[in-house]
Amino acid sequence: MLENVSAKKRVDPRVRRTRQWLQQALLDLMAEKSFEAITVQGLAERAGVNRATFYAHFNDKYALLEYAMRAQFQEKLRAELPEGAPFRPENLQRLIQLVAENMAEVQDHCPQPRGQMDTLMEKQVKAELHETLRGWLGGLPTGRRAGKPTTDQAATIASWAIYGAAVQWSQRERREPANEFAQQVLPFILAGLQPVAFGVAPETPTAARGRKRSAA
Amino acid sequence: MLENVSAKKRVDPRVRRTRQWLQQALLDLMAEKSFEAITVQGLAERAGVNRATFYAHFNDKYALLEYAMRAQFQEKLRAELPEGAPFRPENLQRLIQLVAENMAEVQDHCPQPRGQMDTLMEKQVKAELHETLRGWLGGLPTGRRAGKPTTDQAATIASWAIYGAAVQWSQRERREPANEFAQQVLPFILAGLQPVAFGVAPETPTAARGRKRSAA
DNA sequence: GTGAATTTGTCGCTTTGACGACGGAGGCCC
DNA sequence: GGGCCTCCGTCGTCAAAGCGACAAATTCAC
Repeated sequence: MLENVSAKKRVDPRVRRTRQWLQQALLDLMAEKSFEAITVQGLAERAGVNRATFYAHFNDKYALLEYAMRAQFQEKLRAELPEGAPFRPENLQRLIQLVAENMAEVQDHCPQPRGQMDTLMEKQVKAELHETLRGWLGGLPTGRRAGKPTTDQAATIASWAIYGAAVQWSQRERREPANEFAQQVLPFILAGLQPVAFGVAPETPTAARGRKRSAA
Repeated sequence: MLENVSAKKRVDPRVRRTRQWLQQALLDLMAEKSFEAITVQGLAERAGVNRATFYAHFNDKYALLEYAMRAQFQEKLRAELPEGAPFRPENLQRLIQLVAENMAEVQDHCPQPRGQMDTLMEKQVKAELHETLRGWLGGLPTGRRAGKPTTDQAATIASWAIYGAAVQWSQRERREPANEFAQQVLPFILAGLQPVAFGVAPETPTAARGRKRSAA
């Protein structure tokens, strides 16, 4: 039905609109009631779309939620890291901050008990994270770069690490600003990526303390 | 192609949307450039609609302008005089005020030289005015009411009178508020409608001064 | 002027959305 | 239990929108 949100090759304008409307309708309704209380025909009505049209795009409301979660994060991503932004520490930091902000936004937009939602969001955001990281790691300019399985592995690890940190941050009762959070987390992620990014094993913080900035 | 804006019997949602988008695109572009400088494909692009779709709805940009002008006025009308508002002096006054406000709004929304526009707007607003007045005059509750040709005539006369007054008002360098304007004009229009509304010839102001409130 | 570029209407053809209807699954009341 | 209601998922049909292409008309630049 829906292959991939990020596969954006010449989509029929009508399709874009319909999905946009359904997505917006979902977000609107989620601010009013819990996800369980939302019905497909409620969604269709709110979106101004025929109910049958809904089923032409999504299997059920869960599929729409998946789509919406990913699309929302993707949009923020494109806005902050336009197109082929290079792999730099500051960009990675922005990415981390984005994950945190997105999570916070979702959480206070949907005050109702979010049952399935968190799981679904996690899946989609991590998928998008993975894709971005894989793009960065796979396209490194240095000749000495790791093979595909390794970059996939590294991307997966980093995705989980980032997301996990964001979850922990978002659940703190007193959280610092998202940018500070990202700044704190960045070194850990960067260190974790060392092997694939530079072809060497990651150093322990203790060992690294001797030499400074050995690699740019 | 387009039968009537006010004939709103079960329109396909897609049609409503497409026309809405084209109308909005026209208004947007008119705030930026003169009507002559606007192209059909510019309209289609701005509306996010295929150019061929434009021609499925309107013969040319002039037809769209007609439609937009009437729809805009119609919308204000429905908002201010919902559905079957009865024929009362205060409602007629609101109608007059509406014509004036609409004219002012159009004039400062489109700063560019408006060539064809004014003529077109006049045609459409007068048509809508006529329809409203005809509805009022034709449905008068008194048994003693004039036949159809007379009510049409009266509606036409009143439409022109109201519109003319609004034009003159809108071209003043220092215009009073629209509600004051409407208040001033109301008596004239009301007097002009006397024959059809009450089945008697209109009185001269002098003759009327003797008796007060002869008819409710 | 000429020639390139743009806009205009108009065509078939394909894809998508609207609509109404259907049977079935679940909840609720009596 | 049986009725009533809402929502679900799916279907077939038809209308609307997208798209590419076309010749003709126009604007624009040189």
